[in-house]
Parts: sequence; C-alpha cells; structure tokens
Amino acid sequence: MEAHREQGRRPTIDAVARAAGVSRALVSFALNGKPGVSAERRAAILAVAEELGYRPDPVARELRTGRSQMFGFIVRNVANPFFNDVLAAMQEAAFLDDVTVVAMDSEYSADRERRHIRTLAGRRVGALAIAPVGDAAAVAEWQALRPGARTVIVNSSAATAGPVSRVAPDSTAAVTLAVEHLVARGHRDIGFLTAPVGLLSDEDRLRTYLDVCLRHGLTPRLLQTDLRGDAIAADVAAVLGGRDRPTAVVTNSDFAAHFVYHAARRVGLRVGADVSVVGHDDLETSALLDPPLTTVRVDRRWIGAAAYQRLAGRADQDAAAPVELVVRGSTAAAPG
Amino acid sequence: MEAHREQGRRPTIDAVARAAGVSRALVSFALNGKPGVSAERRAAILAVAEELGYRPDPVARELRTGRSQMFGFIVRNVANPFFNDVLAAMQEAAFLDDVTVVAMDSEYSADRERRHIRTLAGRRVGALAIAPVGDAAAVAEWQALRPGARTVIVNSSAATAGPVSRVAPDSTAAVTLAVEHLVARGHRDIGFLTAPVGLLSDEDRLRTYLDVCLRHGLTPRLLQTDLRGDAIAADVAAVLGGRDRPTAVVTNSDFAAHFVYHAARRVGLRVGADVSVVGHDDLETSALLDPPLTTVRVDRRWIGAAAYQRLAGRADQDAAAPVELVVRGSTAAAPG
DNA sequence: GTCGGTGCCTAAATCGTTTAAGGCTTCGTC
DNA sequence: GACGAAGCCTTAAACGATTTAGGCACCGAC
Repeated sequence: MEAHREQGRRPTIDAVARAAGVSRALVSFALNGKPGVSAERRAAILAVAEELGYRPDPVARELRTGRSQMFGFIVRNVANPFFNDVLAAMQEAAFLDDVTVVAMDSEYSADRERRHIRTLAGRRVGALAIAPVGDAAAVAEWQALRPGARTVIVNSSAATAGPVSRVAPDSTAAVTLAVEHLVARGHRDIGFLTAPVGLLSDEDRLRTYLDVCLRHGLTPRLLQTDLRGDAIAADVAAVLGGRDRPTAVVTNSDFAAHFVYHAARRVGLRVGADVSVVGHDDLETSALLDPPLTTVRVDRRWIGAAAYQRLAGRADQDAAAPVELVVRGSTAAAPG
Repeated sequence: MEAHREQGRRPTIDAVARAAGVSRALVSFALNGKPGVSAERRAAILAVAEELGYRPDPVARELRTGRSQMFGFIVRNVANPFFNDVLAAMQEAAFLDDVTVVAMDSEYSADRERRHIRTLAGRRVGALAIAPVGDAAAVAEWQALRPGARTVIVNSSAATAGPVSRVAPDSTAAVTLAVEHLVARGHRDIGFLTAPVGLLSDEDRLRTYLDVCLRHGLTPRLLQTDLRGDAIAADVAAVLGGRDRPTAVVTNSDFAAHFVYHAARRVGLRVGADVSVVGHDDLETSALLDPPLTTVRVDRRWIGAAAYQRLAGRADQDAAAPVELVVRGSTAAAPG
C-alpha cells in the first residue's frame, strides 16, 4: 500500500494533490477539517492521503503557522519520579492529539530555566508547562516571548502576572493529613521541612502548617534547608542532634524524607521510634525503606493529565490533585 | 541596544540585510562562516546582527536544510538517575553548539520507542542517541527513516546493521571487579541478576560473569528476572528463600539492588551479613541504604559527554566509560 | 584587446505547509 | 433576466531561512 511513495522521500501535500487531482489548498482544507470542501471530495482526498501514507511535515507547518505541535515541560529535576510520572501522563495524552511534549530539566537553576525557555520560544513551542524554580520570573519571560501561548504552572504557588493555569497537589489537604496524623499519635513538637524562600514556592504548605499548629495549640518549628540531598541531611542532623529536638518531621517530598532517615541515623536516632517522619509523593521505593515510609500519596498521573488538558486549551481553571495518607512504619506514637 | 527591533517581533535575516545594506544571501554566508565574503563586510554584518539581536529561526532553517539543530535521546526510563546524569551532560555539551537535546522516555516499551523515533524523524532530528529496549529493531527503523543521520547507542550491546557508535560503561571491568571482590571475601556461590533475553542486551556482562566464574572454578548462577521493581523483589525472594541460596548477588543497577534488599528482608536475611549485594551505578541514594550499598561506580557524565561528541560527529569509535568499585557495608565475608 | 580567472556580491528558487483573495457555477429571489 | 449569495475550488503569497546560478568588476597574461 505504500507502493506509490515516490523515491523514498516522504510524500508531500503536493503529491497528494496531484494524485487526487485537486489543488494543494484543497488537500490542506480537507485534512484540517476546514469548511468549503464537498463531502465526496473530502473523502476522496482522505483516502488518497491515507493510501500514500501522507503525514504533514511539522516543520513546514510550524514555519507557516507560527506555532508548533510541540509543548514544553520544564521541570526542576527529571530524575524525580514525581515529575517523571507527570511527564509520562502528559505524553500519553499528547500522543492522542499528535503533539509531542519535550521535557527539559532546569536542575534547580533559574539560569538554565531561562535558557530552556528561550530555546522553546525560538522553536515556537505552542504551550508550556513548568515547575518553576523560585519566583516565576522565567514565566514572565516566556509570556513576553510568546504572548498568547498557554502556560501551566505545576507544583508551585509562585505569584505570576499573566494568565496561567495551575495544577498541583492539594497541599492544604496534604499538610493537614500529615500533621493531624502525628497530633493524633501524641506528637506536640513537629518539625516542618521547608526550602529557603525563593527557591521553591510552597507558601500554601507553609500557611497550612501554621494554621494546623495554631488550631492544635502547637508551636511551629520550621526546618529551613536547601533542597539538595546532602544539605538536607546535614541541616536536619544538626536539629535532631540538639537538646530539644522535635519528635516528628514533616517533609515536602519522599526524596527529602530519605535524607531525614540519613540524618537520624547519623545522630543515632531510630526512625519510627525516636523520631517519626512523614513524606510526600509515595514513590515506588518509599515502601522499601527501613522502616517503610508513612507518606502522603498524590496521584501524579492525574496531575499530568490535568496539566495537559490545560495546555491543550480544553480547561483553564486551577486544579488540585487528590491526596491520601498512607500510614507505614515511619510514624509511631510520640516517645515518653 | 535592542532599540532597533521592529515591533516586538524577532528580527529576521531580512531585517539584518536591510540594516547592513546587503542581500539576504550575504548575511547568511557571513553568519555561517561561508567563503566569498570580504573581511570588512563580514565584520559589519556580524556587528549589525549582534546589534539587532538577530538569531536565525531554527524552524525555517530546518525546513530549508532538512536537518535540525535538535538531537534526540531516547531512554528506557528518564527517572533513572543514571540516564538523567547522562542527559544532563549531553545537554551541557550541546548548549555550546547551540543544539538542543530532547529526551523521550520509552518506558521499556518497544512500541513507544518506535513512536518516538517516528516523531523525531518527522522533525528531521539530526542525530539520535538511544538506550534501546531489547534488540535494536527500532534503530534499524531510524536508519531507514533518516539515512545518514548519526546514531549512538548508549548502554547496550544489541547487534545492529548500520553504522552506529556505542558508548557504555566498561562492563567487562565492572563485572570483574564485582565478582572478584566477592570471591576475595570467600564467596563461592554468587548469583548474577540479569534480564530475560530480548529485554535488555547485556551479553557483555553475562559473558564476563561466566568467564570470571570459570576462571575461579565457580558454578554460575543466573537469576533471570523482569526489570520491574516488584518482579525483581518477588523473583529474588523466591531464590533467597530456597535451600541452597547464593551467598551473594551481583546486580546490574543500584535500582535493582534496592529490590534485592527488599527481597532479603522479606525472607528474613540480613544484607551485608547473611547475603552480600553488589550494585552498579552508584546513585546518590545508594550510600543511604541500610546497609550502605557496595557498588560499581560509573562516570555517568563521561558517558553523556562521549555520546554527545559522537552525535556531533567529532568522534566515532566506540567508547567504554571508566568504572570503579566502591566498597560499603552490603558486602561481607561469606557466612560459615 | 580579448580572454579567463578570481573575488565579491545579488537574484531567485527552494523547503512543505497554510491562508487570503478571488473565480466560476449554480441557485433562489425579485 | 439580473443580481446576490452560497458553495466549491484554485491561484498565489506568505513563513524565514539556505543555496544555486549567475553578474559585475578587476586583474594578469597572452
């Protein structure tokens, strides 16, 4: 059935037009579902296109239309299974629309983030999803570079000017679940791991934490630390090694929780006995830790799907992904 | 200095030509370092281009030249920190050449792999790096779709027909280091974790394992298992729970080693005492396991850089990345 | 004085699409 | 019977670069 292909090169719209005995324009109209084509002709053209195995050249199309069938997704760390699942779900959805989602990794660097935004804009990428580093200055640049292109912010509550949609876990629910679980087990001194302002926008989480503390008459205890693994371990070890150490720690990711384990071990505390730890994400490996990690599971594929719908312009309200507490061995009754 | 930009749109080559008082063609020649431009003119043109902030439109260029400043990298699992580091190094190198590397995730599915290859080819991607799933059938398709485009195979010894370069860890050294380390500690029954034929090509590793066994008079013991986490844990648990269980297990990734820990725990064995485990990769989290994982460290950024040089056509011989044994707590003297 | 060669430059074609503008029928309406 | 509208289709101009083919001026050699 591909016998008609000319000389190994992909058939162009011209080939289809000739084979169908019509003009290029009509082929384009027919394939893109534009009006002004009679039903029989349309059917005939589609048949010919199919028979020749014609696929419009995305590059030519992009040049002409000024927008591409490519969406960008800039993440803070591709290796984080969190974003990876989100990405996979986005790509799955995108495939149905014949668009490709290209992922770029900012590696927590605002600089790289801007570089990526510039290349994406240069390639006329049609829409951008981004898990921004810190304040969303890069988002503003994107909006300036490609006005009108859709923008979706994933997992950040950073303030932005232009029209954007947001998709993130329901952080109010997440933090409430985590903290109240610990309160129910008798903890009164609960540390809350958080990034230095500017690196990651998690005001929502922070606000909720303070609220819950207030509601239960607890004194908030912020553990501010860089989000790099070694930094987390060192900073948390310093706190856990102190005299009035918290009896529990709530983190903002299972990844961070890993390093809290490390810190605890370093100062000779047993997780799930001397100190309780709650994660966030429920990564595949978190159940394998020793002890298995109590964590807030979030539906990552839900986030990816929701983000894509917004990129594609089929929805635009903000969305909060459902979360759920998974209790395992890392949380125990408060000691003493 | 960007004051001359016209109306917010990016300047085109035409704008530069007009501003410099020359033809479009000459601007193109000058910017691309082609001969036939006088020195003064060239300098003048470059100055004007700089002043206007002109950057050639990649899409237009791709359409005309039929090749893009975009390289593809198809990996089996983006979330694996191994590939992630490789990718980061590639992108770093690519940035200097003004090319972008787009990563796609086959998620261990040959189907998805082919889908990705088709999109990349459709976008006229200039070169492809791939960590293929199973036999490299997809690579053949790529070569058919874009004859002459460069191809680099990362971390696979799958047989291929066309001209390709290969970059991978030095698996002979890796396996030898791992097995002989265990032999030196008195182990005689050493299991070797490997994927079912067809999923992952690790004949090199396998052959080396058999060689080393022969050399030391050991009976090879293959633990064949799917590479999904739960499957590894179940399969390995079955073996470790048996009567004549191996006293040590050599894995092909730290990721897999994680699940061997899990399996050991499930059947009541202590890693680093009852059973020794050796990983491969040295992920950031591997030192955090309990006990810390003995593993073969491979220079992942080296692999990324080497792969990129081959994509860019600056090298073409195959390359083996240096490896190094990191001894930690998961390997001990053989029990008894 | 012509010829060929070289050095510098321009005009125009090209890549594969989309889309604005316009042409030709046919039909209904007055 | 003329006119406008509607329906279907084509022509040709974009989009922004690269590249082929050629033009013009100058130089040296015969």
